[in-house]
Amino acid sequence: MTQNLTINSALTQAEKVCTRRGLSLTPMRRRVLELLLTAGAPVKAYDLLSSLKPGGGAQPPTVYRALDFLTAAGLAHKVEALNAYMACVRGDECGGAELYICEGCGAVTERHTSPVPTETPSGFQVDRSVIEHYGRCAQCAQS
Amino acid sequence: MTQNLTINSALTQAEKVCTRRGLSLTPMRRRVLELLLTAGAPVKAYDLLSSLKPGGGAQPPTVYRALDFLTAAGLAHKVEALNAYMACVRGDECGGAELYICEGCGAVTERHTSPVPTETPSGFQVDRSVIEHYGRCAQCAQS
DNA sequence: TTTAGTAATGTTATAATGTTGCATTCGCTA
DNA sequence: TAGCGAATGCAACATTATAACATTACTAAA
Ligand SMILES: [Zn+2]
Ligand SMILES: [Zn+2]
Ligand SMILES: [Zn+2]
Ligand SMILES: [Zn+2]
Repeated sequence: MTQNLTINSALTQAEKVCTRRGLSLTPMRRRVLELLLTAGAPVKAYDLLSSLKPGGGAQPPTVYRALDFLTAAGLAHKVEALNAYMACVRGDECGGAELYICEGCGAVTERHTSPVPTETPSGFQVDRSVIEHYGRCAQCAQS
Repeated sequence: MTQNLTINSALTQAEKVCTRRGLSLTPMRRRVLELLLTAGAPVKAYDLLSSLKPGGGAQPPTVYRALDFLTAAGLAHKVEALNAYMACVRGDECGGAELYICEGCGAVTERHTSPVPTETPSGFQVDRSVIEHYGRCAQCAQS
């Protein structure tokens, strides 16, 4: 229940973010975001697809388009080394994330980074950064 | 010629590294590494495959196995967000790389990072990190 | 020298991930 | 109401990666 509450509030927040920016969180996009929020962990595109099937057989482009929208809007992130997607813990103004991914239990901790990496090679201008740390969380490290 | 010299010396260095560690840089692995060094930029697995075809039709597992070996040995890196592979600029003891990838010209600058990221979330133990910065190099930024 | 064991590669097929191109729908506006 | 643009449906396809099993090559006992 607590979980549902946070998911609902995250969805409400996402609506607001989109409205403010002139984007539209359509039913399909909202549904995909809800699936990501419910999972609370990275999900593969084709797993999302399976979850969408029951209520109308969705095709790959459907889910990939929703994911493109969500990631572009900063509402979700792609975990590059896993080919998976997760809801952004922050509903708004996510300027770049640093992910700590536990290979024991699959839990992901997201930290928000300053968009400016310190000391770039001479003159390189960074648009976006992929920062993913793989290892073991405190609990899994004990085993 | 200068380029060939550096490639040859990199291959020689790679041999040494493998020998010292009890690994064997077989002809196939060496050939794939040579292709990566020659390209001097990230290369896709199936492009490597095409390059290998002429002298005997190689199949996907062949090149993926070689890439697995090279990346495990620290002689190459996978660029996760591009699904591509590149030779490590360092022939030895590469404890983790930070990549600056220009989306204008495709050039990649590799910086070697200290294996320990500062201030991890409580108790998280990092095994390996994926750090890729996308943007424009000094030259391409001017356009 | 045979025999067994291991690492590497070959071979075939298939799985997993992602995209293109075009048709359709829907809400808005001239 | 006719036209426009954004979003989705849909079919086919392209790309990336792996599974499973056979074969080879080299080594190390027996
Ligand atoms: Zn975020
Ligand atoms: Zn864990
Ligand atoms: Zn390196
Ligand atoms: Zn450039």
